Parts: sequence; structure tokens; C-alpha cells
Amino acid sequence: MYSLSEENYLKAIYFLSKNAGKGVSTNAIAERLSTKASSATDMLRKLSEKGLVSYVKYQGASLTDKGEKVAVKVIRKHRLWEVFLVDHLDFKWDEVHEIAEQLEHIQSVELTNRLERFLKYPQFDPHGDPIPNQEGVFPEYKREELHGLEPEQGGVLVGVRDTSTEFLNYLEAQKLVLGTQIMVLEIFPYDYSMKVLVNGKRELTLSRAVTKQLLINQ
Amino acid sequence: MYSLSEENYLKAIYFLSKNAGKGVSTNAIAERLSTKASSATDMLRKLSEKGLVSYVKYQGASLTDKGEKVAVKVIRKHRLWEVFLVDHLDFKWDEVHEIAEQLEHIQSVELTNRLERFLKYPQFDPHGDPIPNQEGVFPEYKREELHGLEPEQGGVLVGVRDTSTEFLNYLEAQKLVLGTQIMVLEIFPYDYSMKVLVNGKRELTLSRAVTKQLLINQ
DNA sequence: AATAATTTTTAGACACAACTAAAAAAATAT
DNA sequence: ATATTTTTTTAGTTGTGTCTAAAAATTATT
Repeated sequence: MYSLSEENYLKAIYFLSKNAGKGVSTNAIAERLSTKASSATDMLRKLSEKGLVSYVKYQGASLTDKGEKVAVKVIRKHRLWEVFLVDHLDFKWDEVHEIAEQLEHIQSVELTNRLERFLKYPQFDPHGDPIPNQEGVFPEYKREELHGLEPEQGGVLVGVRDTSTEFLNYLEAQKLVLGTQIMVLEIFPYDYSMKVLVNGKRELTLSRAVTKQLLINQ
Repeated sequence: MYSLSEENYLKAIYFLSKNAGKGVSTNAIAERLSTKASSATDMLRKLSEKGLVSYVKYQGASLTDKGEKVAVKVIRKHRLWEVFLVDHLDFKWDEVHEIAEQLEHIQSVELTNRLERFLKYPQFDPHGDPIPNQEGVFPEYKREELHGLEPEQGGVLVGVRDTSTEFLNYLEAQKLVLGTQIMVLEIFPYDYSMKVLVNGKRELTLSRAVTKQLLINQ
């Protein structure tokens, strides 16, 4: 239906729109896709003609309902494949992104739905990101940075912001995997570092740099 | 590494070379890929420059060792994905080809090898075609058309030549699935139709048109 | 408000993979 | 052996997606 490039642009605009309320700038899109602003301009015009993007010259772009639907479908496929790669092929979370970037473009609604059934209708991918259903609806969830919690509060580690290999290696070294139970014991006001209780038994002190990256489902 | 088009041309030449000993004609390649002979000529020149194909003007093309390796890798991926689609996602054999045509181009040796392990190192795909291993070596096998057997001979149905929906529907109606045990009881010389014993209990008469399509592993 | 800096768009080009139409070579028929 | 048919190649276009360099618009600075 849509080309690989078109889908990647739609996805880029989707994610960039999340953070910024207004239209997404040409430069931002180009940077995210490692391409040039002139290329982005060309593509924006094309996507606009196809009714996937609202685009006014010099004023950035945003997805139309039609464009958002396409983007969400691609994201759905990406996250389902990530679950498959981690849960069934034993990849680690930090190894799957590149492969899922390819698999997300496979065209077959039937395949996607059967894959979802095979995976037992997962709600979140291995990074803790929500997986939309066939209608494009995301599961309800509330996630907060560990940094935002007070002593005595806690929850389950369901995701991370930073997905760099360095950070994932750090987590592995500290034996912090998704699903880990974390409760805040103490916050040191000097540097905002936190002493936490892991799975009810192990104590650990985490720097602010780390607690800002950990997403907790209370 | 290689583009989708390049891989499809290499695959086409690979299969066309199987049947014809000599170089494969430009027209044959074009027809198999539903394109025009002029397009095939362009691509053959390009593949030749890349050392994947031996090509002499007006004399057809054949794969170099390098080109054959690439083709076999694509075929390996195609057939492994078909096994996944049928065995784990419950697709029927005749539904998987189109999807596997897309999946075969996913680039990741690691993915292919892990998929193979997950599938428990299958030797044949759902159509009965052999799956090459990581080194590109196909499993040993001997298959013969049911048509070529004599009374008292038999074996296991491991594949079909005709993979059209019509034929697969016919097989389904007759409850002939891969893995079925078949033994020849009688051949009627008039029309070469065959009376066979299915799984040691059911008798069935098959026309020559059908017995030419069924592949038996004795 | 005018100038400078940045962002964005346009213009023109290129690589890829396809196409049509015409020319050239090879195969077949008379 | 020559003429006809078929196959294959060349030449010239097209569409997609990218690029560089230059122009235009917007934003920031003084």
C-alpha cells in the first residue's frame, strides 16, 4: 500500500508529534531519518497530496487521521515482532530494534493478527511500550519515571527511556530486568540519588541519571 | 547488501537454471518476474558487473558461485519462514507464499539462524521443498512423482509440483496432506490412472494429471 | 526596524528499476 | 541461401527517493 520510505516518514512524524504539540519541523524529521531537509520537504509534499499529512510550507507537518492510522499500524507490527524476537528467538531487548525496523514493513494484516494471537495478545513490547490492537487502540496504562516517586511508593519496572547499549548493559550488570518490583526507600536531596528495594529483598542506590530513565507502573 | 530486485532476479535465474542446463534466456527471466525483457537485460548487465551472474549478450545468463550463494540464502529464508507460518501461525500451505516472498528479504543472519533453531532445524518446507543449512548445503533426499512408481511400491507424500489453489483444494477435498503414506495398488494402462492405498486403509483412484503432481519420498 | 543567522524550499542532478519503441542479432521457415 | 519471425538489446523516458547548491522565508539579534 505505502512504500517503505513513506511509512518511515509517517512513523517519524508520529513520534516527533508526541513530544511537541505543534507541527513537526522539516529539520527534525530529516534528522530523525538521517536524511536532508530538502528530501524531507519533497516527501512532505507527497504525503500531503496523498492526504496522510497536513503540511503548510514553512510551518511544519502533522499527521492526518488517515496518516496516524498508517503510522499506528506500523508501530503495532514493530512492537509485536519485538515480542516475538525476544520471547521466542531469545534476542536481548537491545538487539531487536534493527530487525524489527525491517519486519514492521511486511504487508499482511492476516500475518499481523495471527502473530498477535501466537504471542498471546501482549499489551507491551520488551521495552515496555504499549502495543495497539487491531483497531489501533493502545492499552490503558500509567507509567512514571522512578525519579518522580516518593519514599514508600513503588511498582513494577515496565520500561526504559534510554535504550542505548551502554544503559542496557548497566541494567544487566545491576540485574534490573523488566518486571522487577521496585520500592523507594530513601531519597538523598543532595544529588537526588535513591535507595530502593528490589524485589523486596535487595537494596540498591541509583543515581538521578538512572532514575530518570526507569519507567514504573504503579 | 543486495536490493530486493537483485535478490528476486538471482532467485529467478536459480530456479530457471535447475530445469534448463544452459544459460537462462532474457525472456524467461522477464516472464517469471512479470516484467519486460528490456528490464531484464538492464539488470543482467548490472548483476554481471557485480560478479553475481555470467552474462554474454544474446546468450542468456547463469549464476556465478557468488550469485548462487546469495540465491540459496534467500531460498533458505523463504522456506524457513514458510515453516513458521504453517506450523506456528496456522496458515495453510497455499496461503504462505506471498508473505514468505516478503519475509525472505529480511537481512539478518542471526535472525535466520535463530528462527531455524526455534523451528527445530526443519529439513523441508510445507510444500516438501528442501531447506539448505547455514552453509548453503541442501539435505539429501530422493523424491519421485507418484506417476513413476510401480504397483506394490509406495512412500510418504512429501511435496507437490503444482501449488495452485485449485490443486491444493483438490488435495484437501481428498484429504491428502503432506506426510500421508501412499502405496500403489494398481495402474490402469488405458489412462494411467492409479488405484492407491492411503495410510494403509483407504483406497483412492487418482488420474494421471494428479499422480504427475504428487512427490513421494520412498 | 534593520541586519544576521537559521530554517526551509526550490532548482537541478543522480541512481535505481522500470517502461515503450526501434534497431540489431539469432533462430526458423521457405 | 534468403526471407521471415522471434528474441534480445539499445535508446530514450518515467517515477521514486535521494542529494547539493542556491534562493526564499522565518526567526533571532542588535
